[in-house]
Amino acid sequence: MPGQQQRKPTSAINQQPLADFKVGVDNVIFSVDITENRLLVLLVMRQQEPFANYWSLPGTLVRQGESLEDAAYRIMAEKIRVNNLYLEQLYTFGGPKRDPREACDSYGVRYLSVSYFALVRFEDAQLITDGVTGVAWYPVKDVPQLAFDHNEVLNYGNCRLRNKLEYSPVAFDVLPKMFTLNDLYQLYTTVLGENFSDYSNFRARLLKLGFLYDTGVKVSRGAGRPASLYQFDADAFAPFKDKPLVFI
Amino acid sequence: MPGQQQRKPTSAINQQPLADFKVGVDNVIFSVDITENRLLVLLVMRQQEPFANYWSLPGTLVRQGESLEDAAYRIMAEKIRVNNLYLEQLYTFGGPKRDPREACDSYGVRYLSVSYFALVRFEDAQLITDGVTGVAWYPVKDVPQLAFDHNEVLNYGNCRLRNKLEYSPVAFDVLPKMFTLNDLYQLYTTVLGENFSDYSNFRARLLKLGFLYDTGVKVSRGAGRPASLYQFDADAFAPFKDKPLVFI
DNA sequence: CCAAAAGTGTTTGAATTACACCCATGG
DNA sequence: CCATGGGTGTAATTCAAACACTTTTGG
Repeated sequence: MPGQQQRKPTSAINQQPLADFKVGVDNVIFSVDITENRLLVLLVMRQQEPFANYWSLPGTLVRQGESLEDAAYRIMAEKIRVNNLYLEQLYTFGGPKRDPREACDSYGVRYLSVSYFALVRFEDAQLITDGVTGVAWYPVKDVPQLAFDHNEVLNYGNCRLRNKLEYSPVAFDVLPKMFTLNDLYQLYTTVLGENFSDYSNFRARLLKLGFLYDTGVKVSRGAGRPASLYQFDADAFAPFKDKPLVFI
Repeated sequence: MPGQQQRKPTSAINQQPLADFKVGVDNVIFSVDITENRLLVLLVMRQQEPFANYWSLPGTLVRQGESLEDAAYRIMAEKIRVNNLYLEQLYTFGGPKRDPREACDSYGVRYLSVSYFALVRFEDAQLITDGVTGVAWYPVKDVPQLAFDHNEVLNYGNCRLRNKLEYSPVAFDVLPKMFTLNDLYQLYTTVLGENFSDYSNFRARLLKLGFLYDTGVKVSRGAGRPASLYQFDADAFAPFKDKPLVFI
């Protein structure tokens, strides 16, 4: 931060004037469609240059008096209506040349992007679409080429999701309030890959921890024995908070 | 990033003009003094307002044509001369009001800080002090009140260090090239607290992994049996790369 | 010889792995 | 009744915690 050097310049760059920035916030918003077992990311179609008609992560430029996180929430509010929401800062991308507007714009304004990582429940998330702006859930497996460096940002978000699944209970922020243990397992396999753990071991481990409450409600999906619907009990999880708990 | 909304404004903030930012980079630079078993952080004494005569994290404002990481390296180069260096982005602090200059400065320029996390070897790090600017290693245990929100940033860096020690081989970036297993153990205890593991178990676990090479050189520190000096073998560690390896 | 620090080993219990097996339902 | 998915149990193995013990130095 602003510990500006005003001593004898030690190198050429110290003579350079300070860069002026516009700061953007981009959200990597994940969800999961339980019925299709697909990891989804929210994309919007850009209406104007640069990258008009490209899909991109929903983002905005930060306005006066607005904090970064406020901006992140504002985008959410403009694109989807949600009850439950998990949000945390992801990474800041700030190299020169990452936004083509820097070139045209000869005043030398730089564009910097602070990305946020969000998780919402698919069932609860209602997309706000005005018929003009395209907003859509895209399966992460087949996102197209995105605007700016957004493929890179998305990729980074995916890594974060993978890591968080392993040691924190974020799964319950994407799953419906009530879910079967298979739903949970499928989520882990789709994100972490097929061979992270055996189902019965996964099941046994999670149940032993005691923060999954069996509602007793049964649900049948096609053939086979009906499954119990479980709920995550945040209070029962509390003791595990910031302990090196391992879900995998 | 800049997916600026130009549709019908949905709320008042959308009418607000965009904020203009100066972007600062602040480094949390850790090291360890093996002889004293102390975790150190590099601080500089501020020469000018705001917060003149306060200690602060070494930082600078980003200049034209300079990437964030370049700026982080530039600060390093101005304050210390190092061979080995580990550097990664930490977090971006960007609320309004976090820098007092925003108030005086009525043009509404915001100051945003992208913090970086760095590890250097104490023995290799030569402080560049011109006799005017104060630069010093401070034991993390007793850092004073710092400028801006730097105590918070430092704290965040400390958490990152703690986490990274548990699953990645960053310890070998702060330790001298050759170290005793006790040096390594002491580093873990000073950062993670006394009771993270028993010494003999820690030792056995690490040696079994096979990426610590016994140089055969013995070193005697006062009374007691002399210890072997070990070296980290990055090649032998390669297979463990991005595996959920646990050092604790 | 004794204290102090380095280094080795052993015992015990828990956790992980890889399975085989039983249960309930739709067709 | 049988295929399908849900759910339980168990033996083998690995791993971790606690602690006792041996080795090598300085004084």
